[in-house]
Amino acid sequence: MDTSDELRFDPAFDGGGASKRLRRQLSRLLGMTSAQTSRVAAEALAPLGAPKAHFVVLAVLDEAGPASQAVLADRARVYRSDLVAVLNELAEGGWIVRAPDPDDKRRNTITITDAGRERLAEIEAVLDGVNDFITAPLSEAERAQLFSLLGRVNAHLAASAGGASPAP
Amino acid sequence: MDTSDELRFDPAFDGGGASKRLRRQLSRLLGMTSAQTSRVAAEALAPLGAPKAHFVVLAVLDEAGPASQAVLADRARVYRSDLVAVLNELAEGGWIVRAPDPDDKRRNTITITDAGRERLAEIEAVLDGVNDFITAPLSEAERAQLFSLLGRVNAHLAASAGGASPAP
DNA sequence: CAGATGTCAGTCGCACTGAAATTT
DNA sequence: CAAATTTCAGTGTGACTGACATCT
Repeated sequence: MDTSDELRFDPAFDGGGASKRLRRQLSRLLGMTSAQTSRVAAEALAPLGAPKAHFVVLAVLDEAGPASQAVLADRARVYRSDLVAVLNELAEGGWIVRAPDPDDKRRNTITITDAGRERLAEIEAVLDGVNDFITAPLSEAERAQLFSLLGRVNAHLAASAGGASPAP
Repeated sequence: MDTSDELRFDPAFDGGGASKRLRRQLSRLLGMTSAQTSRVAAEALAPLGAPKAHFVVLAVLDEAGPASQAVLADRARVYRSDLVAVLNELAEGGWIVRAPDPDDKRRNTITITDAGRERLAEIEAVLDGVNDFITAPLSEAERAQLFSLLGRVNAHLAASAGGASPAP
């Protein structure tokens, strides 16, 4: 089968009882805020020459340790096919090492280097600033609230979706 | 000048005092949730043959009334150049009418039709379902919370940005 | 052999730029 | 003439698909 059951929205799904007006607005809010935040983030990262994928991959490598490209693609939610180019760039910068797995010759084992960890810190510093910028109108308690709510929504979506990076 | 002062993130910006850990996570959460929600929405709208822009433009027409393309582009945050194609499609479906403005022959006046309002209702019904799906793990109070927080963030971002659809 | 893995080539939608032509 | 409006013709990036060679 193809990947058709990934993140598929079930039209028969009936959620709680929020007013139609609220739900309608929420839809647009999510969309608009989505677009703006990712644009701001991409823009802030641009001077570093670091696309979003660099950050996600480095972060996942730092947190979950070395992995094969397939596992990495799942964790970082990047397509396997696209991960190739990302890893090429990261390797060129000396931020990761791509070594053939001795146990299974199909696999490459990807490891983050010390330089990679420095690079990650550099990127994270920028993103911290982005977040401060984005959440400027919120108190710290409210940021925590937003964080918690988004976290639950995201976990739910991630669970409903198949793993990312299906690429047969 | 070009549009370089739009949505520009100021690196010198120093926000409140959220812990670095929280801010770092928030950045990824926003990104991931962004990606997933817009994907789910686009996917749910696909069967209708309605790209996101159709919804935004129809909604803005319904809420704020008839307008020129330039005004419409600003309100809907779509580029003027891209709006042309969107309006062609909407006109083809009979959902809007594009009539030359008698007072200023440079302008077209765009008006939503009754069929357009029906189309909008159709799209909104789908998006209501999407929102229920997305916010499934949240109580109604929490949805309202999320709505409020996102609204404030979005208003702040919109204010920091210049108007959309700059297209010189 | 089926199945997993890494890779390449290419499609598609979307945000965005630049430059016309027309009218004010 | 400068400025505003609509339009067309592009670019660039990111999400995504499909097929292929290699290996288990």
